[in-house]
Amino acid sequence: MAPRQKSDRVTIKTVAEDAGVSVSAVSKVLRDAYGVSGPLRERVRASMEKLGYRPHAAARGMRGQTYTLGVILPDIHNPFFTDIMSGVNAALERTQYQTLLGIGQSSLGAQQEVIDAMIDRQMDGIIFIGPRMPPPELDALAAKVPMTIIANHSPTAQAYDTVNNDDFLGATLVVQHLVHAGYRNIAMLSLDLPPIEQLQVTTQRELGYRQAMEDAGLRQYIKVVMSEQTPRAIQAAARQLLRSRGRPEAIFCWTDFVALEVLSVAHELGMKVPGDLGVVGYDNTTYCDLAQNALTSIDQSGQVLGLQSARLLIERIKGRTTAEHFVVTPRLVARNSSQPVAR
Amino acid sequence: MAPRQKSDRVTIKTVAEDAGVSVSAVSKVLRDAYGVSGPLRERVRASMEKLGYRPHAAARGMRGQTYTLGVILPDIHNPFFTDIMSGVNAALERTQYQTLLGIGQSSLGAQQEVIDAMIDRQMDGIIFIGPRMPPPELDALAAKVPMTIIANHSPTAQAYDTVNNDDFLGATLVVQHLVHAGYRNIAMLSLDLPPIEQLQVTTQRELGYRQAMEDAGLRQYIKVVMSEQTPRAIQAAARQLLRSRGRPEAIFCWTDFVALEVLSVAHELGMKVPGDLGVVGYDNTTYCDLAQNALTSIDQSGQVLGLQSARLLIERIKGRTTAEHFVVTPRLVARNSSQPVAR
DNA sequence: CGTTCTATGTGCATCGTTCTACAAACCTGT
DNA sequence: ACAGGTTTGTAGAACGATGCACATAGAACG
Repeated sequence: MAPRQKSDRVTIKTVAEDAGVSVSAVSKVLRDAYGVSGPLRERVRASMEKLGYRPHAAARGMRGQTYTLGVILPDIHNPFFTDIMSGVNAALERTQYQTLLGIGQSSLGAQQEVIDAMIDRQMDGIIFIGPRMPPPELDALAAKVPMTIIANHSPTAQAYDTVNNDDFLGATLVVQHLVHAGYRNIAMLSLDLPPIEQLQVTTQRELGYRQAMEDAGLRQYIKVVMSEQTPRAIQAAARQLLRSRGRPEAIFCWTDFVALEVLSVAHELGMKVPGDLGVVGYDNTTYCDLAQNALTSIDQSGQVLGLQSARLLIERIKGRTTAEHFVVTPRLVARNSSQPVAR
Repeated sequence: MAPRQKSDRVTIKTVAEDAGVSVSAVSKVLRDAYGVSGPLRERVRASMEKLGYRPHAAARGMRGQTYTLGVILPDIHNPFFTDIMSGVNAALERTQYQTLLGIGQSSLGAQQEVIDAMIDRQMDGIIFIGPRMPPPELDALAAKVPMTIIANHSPTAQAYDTVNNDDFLGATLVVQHLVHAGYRNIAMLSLDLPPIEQLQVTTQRELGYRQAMEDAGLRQYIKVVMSEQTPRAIQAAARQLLRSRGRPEAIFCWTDFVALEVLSVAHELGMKVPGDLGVVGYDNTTYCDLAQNALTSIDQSGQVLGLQSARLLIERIKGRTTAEHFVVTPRLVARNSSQPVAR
């Protein structure tokens, strides 16, 4: 490697010499530790400012904290994660912490790699979004590093905190809204995954859907179609569903991304939305608002989820050992795609 | 912080003891350095495997490399970046390197923070996408850490490599395509930024647009409208443009994200696309393919851009000091939004 | 059988922090 | 004035790698 920045780096030692104090003293000031007088603190602060000192993260990682939080996303595709990130960053605004993202690329191997990479790099904590991992492994992971999980229901977990919206309720809202608008034959398009019962967000939404359908006396119309996450697979599933004999009047999609594909397929098949078909998504991402989509969706406030997860994580890093499980109440945002239809 | 992993960590020393060799020997094996015999290498490898050794990134950062590459994105919104990331990861597949993402959140302050954070964390190199930074600062940054830039034209820069598509050509293709389809009054919707002349991708696209319009004898129709990146601002600009007296027959948008908003506004105003208006985007993101958008766009192959940038960056880390500037030839993907219209 | 050379393996200083143990200085209250 | 306590500052040993400088053992040669 080309030689860079030899001895010109401003270290804690440089600052100490400049301020005329010991290295330990500077370290104390840096860490806001006990045992520094006001004047000394000021003198050190001034020197740091003057010299443009920046702490060396790797060196910190050797001993104490790195002040780095890892965020693991299942993929960057889903625009919902943008909201979460902005919440996380907002919570970290006036702290020393910085976030670094890792992308799980949906594949399980990549997910494990990202996790290992973050542990190797001594992240102080991890915010894990939509983990695809059985609870024992999550516990094992939480034993190694403080962790908060978003979008995974495990209300009894003690080793880590969780932040969720009430997916069961959200799905209920969708069904009630559609029923109220006059739809009866309502199908659900969900995610095809090796199911880790009850924990997955999609499972909760499915349960909510089923329950609400039953409560509305629509048991005979219950239909859940599973599909992989790829556009091609989603389109195929939607096409099959819309061409089938008992064609649904409305489709509830587990996430907006899927709903957009359904709109596309409906469009291709010459179906009007609404009119020939009602569509509802989940997450209320920015694309819902576009007039060509006008997609009714459930807002679970990614901002709040992100903010809370960062808050909980820092609490845990600071020493809390009991678990907290934060739940946001979702809310339906009605748009054109689920307008009432005369039948 | 709660006490975790005390002495149970497997370090290079543990491996050395297990294999019955010196610490230095293990280090040599790790680094593939000169001066290790085959048998010793095997013995050490076996021990590492057996003990599940993982190198401590922070410790490495103190002396040598961290094997971590930073990728800086201007925002996560733009789905185009997904493609870039998958290219980057593909290039790093069988190497020791890992990527970590930082998000610039569009704001300049955040951008600087992310850069600092990455330097503090001793990233071996940085892939900087769409930097908002004048050349002298880029040079200064490149002096501190090996760097490759995507989406910023500075073909004479020596301190860093660049990877781009030919934005000038791409814009030309758009205009030629629209002209061929019968459009004459073609406006461009571009990004409002403190311009760093010529370097910005948008500037290049503007220049290409202007040149192509002139070449087509449409000088009198040249019109570039600038707007900020927020949905609200884009919508306002589009609305104003579409309501103006010399209303354009077609709009060329500097990126798909903007084009989707334009489609939305046209939709709201009751205009048909195509028919009343032609729209073309840039980047050929997944959303273009949805039937409700059917957006004609320029494909600049984010995959290739990502792959090349990772390749170049590693070359630079390994010692190359001359600059390379890689340019991809863009290609137009025609969809419904720019269909010929009888006039 | 020395001498020189090469290949292989080791010892240890080093990187920039943190933090424990300790020294020094300063208060108190008798 | 002195024991005891508190506050403020310092010395120096870690942390887990890297990589230079060196030791040692054979090999090759005259």
